[in-house]
Amino acid sequence: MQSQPENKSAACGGEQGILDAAEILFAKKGFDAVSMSAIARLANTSKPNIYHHFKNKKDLYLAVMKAAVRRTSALLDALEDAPGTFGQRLGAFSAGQLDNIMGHKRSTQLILRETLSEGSKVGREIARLVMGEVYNRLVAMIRQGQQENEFRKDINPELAAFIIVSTNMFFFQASPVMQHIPEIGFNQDHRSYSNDVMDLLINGMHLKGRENGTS
Amino acid sequence: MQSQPENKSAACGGEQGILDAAEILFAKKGFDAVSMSAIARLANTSKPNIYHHFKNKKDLYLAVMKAAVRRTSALLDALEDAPGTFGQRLGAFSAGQLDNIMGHKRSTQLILRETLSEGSKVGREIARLVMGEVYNRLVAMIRQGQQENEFRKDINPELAAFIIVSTNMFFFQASPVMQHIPEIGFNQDHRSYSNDVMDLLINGMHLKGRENGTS
DNA sequence: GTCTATATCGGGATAGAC
DNA sequence: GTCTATCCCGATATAGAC
Repeated sequence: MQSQPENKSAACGGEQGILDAAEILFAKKGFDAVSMSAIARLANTSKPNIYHHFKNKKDLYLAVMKAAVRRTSALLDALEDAPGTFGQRLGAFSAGQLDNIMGHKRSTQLILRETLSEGSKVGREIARLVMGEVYNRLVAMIRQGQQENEFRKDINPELAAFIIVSTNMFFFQASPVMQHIPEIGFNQDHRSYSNDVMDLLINGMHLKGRENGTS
Repeated sequence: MQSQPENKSAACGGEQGILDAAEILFAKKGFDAVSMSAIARLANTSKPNIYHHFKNKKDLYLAVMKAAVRRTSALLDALEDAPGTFGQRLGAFSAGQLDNIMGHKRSTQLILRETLSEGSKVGREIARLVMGEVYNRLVAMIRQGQQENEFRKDINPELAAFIIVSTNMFFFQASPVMQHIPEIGFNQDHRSYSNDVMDLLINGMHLKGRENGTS
């Protein structure tokens, strides 16, 4: 309840209230650091009642994860291909994804944590499906841009896609910290950030008309 | 011991053995998920002996953190400014930093986790000094490149620096996972990665001679 | 300095009343 | 379906012998 006011329904009874409370806590602290007692307290119910609805702690965690993946997948489906150049379409897709991320921080935190984690197996696999889908759509878009002679053919589409994912995900991870550092020097609004990043990736840092200096 | 064989000295007695064992476990699992018993077991000593050397668990964690920060700071100092264009110098610095990161995963994991964490205060502050130093050196280098007319003046140096940090840090976070996905489509060797990222950032994805498509 | 033994607390999970 | 009360275990931390 003392987190982001995304979803106030944690205090209502029933399975959904338990799921909401569990998502809040798991997202904030991770699996190990959350106790069933804490979940029960936040959900305004008792521990045995949680065990009535879910086999054990891991089962509850998995249910929370699956709901988060469902939500995130639905958001991805709604990201229609924009019109315009491939640079503009890429920018729109990346911005839309970052917008989804920043608007559903708890789901994102859960999925990102699980994707990067090495332990367990089942939660990890379903989490990586979502991340993989974002990645694959970016790769496909960049490949198309190369075939249509908009992008350089000597860049690796998968590398470029990975860079875009990196900038979005690291921005998400760092944003709670950066909020407390106002003198950060670039616009911390995620929509401006997305635009500025994509401009830099598309056009490069180099002044035009100069030669490649790294090769 | 079953982690990366960076440092085999965990099993020797004394304070250093305890610190080594603690670093291995804290880096892998985080503060909450590590028990003093586990540290004692890995360090081939007993729990009370750890409490003889360190006031409590948090004190031990802080000692481990400080050692990691010291090590990482020393590595940063050794990253002399390279010669060449600013693009080359930026690439060399970023590659050197990624090389440090990938060569000292445990320290990096600790510092990154603490930097991004919102809890506690003291460990967070000292961790952010290291991250801030990397960031500030990148910003300074990019500003210089702008003044010498090598880089575009309409890019934000702090944003560009943040992108470089993002790509390095997210590569580090994702690399354990990506190792198990050989079909990833770009060179997962971190030196190649660093080169390829910097080329893309400097020169952009766009074919030369075309106009800015995002503005 | 390093151990054995123990105190105390909070974790996950269950029995059984209602 | 939801509670009170409880079990068992492993956690941090300490006492006191050597």
